[in-house]
Amino acid sequence: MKSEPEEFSIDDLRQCPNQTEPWNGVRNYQARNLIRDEMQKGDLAFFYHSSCAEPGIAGIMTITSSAYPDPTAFDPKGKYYDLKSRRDAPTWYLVDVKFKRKMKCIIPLGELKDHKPLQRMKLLQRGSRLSVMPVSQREWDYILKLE
DNA sequence: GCCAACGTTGGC
DNA sequence: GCCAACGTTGGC
Repeated sequence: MKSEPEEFSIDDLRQCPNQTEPWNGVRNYQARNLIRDEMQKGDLAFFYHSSCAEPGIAGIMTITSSAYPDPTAFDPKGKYYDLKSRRDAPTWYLVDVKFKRKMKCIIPLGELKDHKPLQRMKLLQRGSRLSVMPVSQREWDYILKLE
């Protein structure tokens, strides 16, 4: 799951109450589908820092809820407002995430690209811009060994 | 700041 | 349903 650290970083998540935060603001249908249909309470996710000096995997978090409607879509004054999402027919969903740990060091995007077993990761596909992407068990385990 | 790639919008 | 125009993302 991607976030721009200047907006919201792994350290910001660690400092949240109960180290938990709703992962709101996802406004892409593919990402929405992954959140709504694929994520389960108890799953783990990498926290990826994007659009920054050192893009890469910064830490690990736990999904602590199943998907529920993103309330920020209902707030006309908020930057994530979307009038087509209605309370009786929500368009956008989110999950709650909880800080688990930081990586010992950020695992840079450039390093991930160097490893053949990772070359099929969604993150590394050309033009891939999704803010939420699947990671296979095999990729997950391999990345943990890069620390 | 540049630009490639992708998503969304809207006229037809 | 097509597709051009425009907006956004994100690495570099």
